[in-house]
Amino acid sequence: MARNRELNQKMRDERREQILSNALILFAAKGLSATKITDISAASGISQGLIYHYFQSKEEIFRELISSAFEKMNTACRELEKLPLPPREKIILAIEKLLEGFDVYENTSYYYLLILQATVSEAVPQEVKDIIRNQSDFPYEVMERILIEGQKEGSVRAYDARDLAVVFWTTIKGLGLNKAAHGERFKSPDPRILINIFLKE
Amino acid sequence: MARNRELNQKMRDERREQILSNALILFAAKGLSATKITDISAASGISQGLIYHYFQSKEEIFRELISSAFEKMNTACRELEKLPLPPREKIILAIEKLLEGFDVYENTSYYYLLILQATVSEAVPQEVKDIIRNQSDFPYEVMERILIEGQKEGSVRAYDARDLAVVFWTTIKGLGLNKAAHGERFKSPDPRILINIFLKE
DNA sequence: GTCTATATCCAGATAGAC
DNA sequence: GTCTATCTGGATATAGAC
Repeated sequence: MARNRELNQKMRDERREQILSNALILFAAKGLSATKITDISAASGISQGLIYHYFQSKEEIFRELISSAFEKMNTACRELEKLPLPPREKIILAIEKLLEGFDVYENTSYYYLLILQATVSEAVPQEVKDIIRNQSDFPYEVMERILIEGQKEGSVRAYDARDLAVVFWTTIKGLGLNKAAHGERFKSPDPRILINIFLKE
Repeated sequence: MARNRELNQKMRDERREQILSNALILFAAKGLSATKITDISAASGISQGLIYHYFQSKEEIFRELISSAFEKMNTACRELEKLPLPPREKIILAIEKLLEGFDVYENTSYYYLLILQATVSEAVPQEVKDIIRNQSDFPYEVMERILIEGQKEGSVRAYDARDLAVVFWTTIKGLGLNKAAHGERFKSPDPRILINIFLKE
């Protein structure tokens, strides 16, 4: 009996994941309001009504995706900061991994697009805005700290660290968007171009 | 009689402009599909039905805004390229003017957001997609040509010029988005950070 | 030119059969 | 768990009065 309940729960979770992953691509491409429940159900190969056995509303699906996007990003930042490496190496590693991510994991660029849509759009539920407000500064803070450390170390250029952190993330986000928008045609730029923005030669 | 017709036409055009400028802000913030005709009419202080005396549909408003956004951007690029300046100076000028634009003209960042929404979204009419496909490469091409000239001149770093052009525009677009998303809190970074990406010291 | 009222459509969510 | 049928609300666009 308990076995059965566990198995059911597992199947339920898997189905939820499947719906979420289809919804991610749709939300990223069309935004929250232009994505219909029928789009999501069709992409998942199930009837429209069945969606509501797994989620309470379209907004709930959106909210879960946004939460997990920030969770992934902020976890990665936390781990980067804790690595036992000098700031200079952290910056190089971050840029290389982020650029690599665009090519290797297809979902990555969709997440960038999703977060962007949600950050920018006024047409998202309040709870989602709250998640964004609470979580979106963290990557900037981490990068600013690393850059300041790097300036003490002497490896990072002597511009305002906050400015450098802003340039760091806007460039990464911009590239993620480019990839999402142009798909096949997109080619990551030479990482040395980006590394050179922050590090002295 | 002709006087009257001219005057009427002028008033009509002015009203259209006023509707367009309100719609720009709404579309940029919420996207095409989440922006309701009533949002636009309310922002313009007129009844919902009256919108249809000036435009055939919500999509037509969107299309006009996209057209004029690309027109402005591509005209600016064409003029930049024609300036009687060495490549090095063109790059510095472009970065300074683009960053300045964020602070001086409020509308600029909304246009970036609008173009981004339209480029990325599958939920836009076919005609809009066609405009985007035909117009969106031009700024990249211009910048690539300027960068190549600069490499011949010896002032521009020796990375792949296409990569540099991509980094140029993704960084600018990213900053435009930041400004649009964070409004008040946004502060343009030191232009020298960006100039240094492209030019040798 | 401008408004109010309304026809029409479409999407989110629910109910109930299997 | 899954589907089909349906309720309900809201948004586009039109019609018609002023």
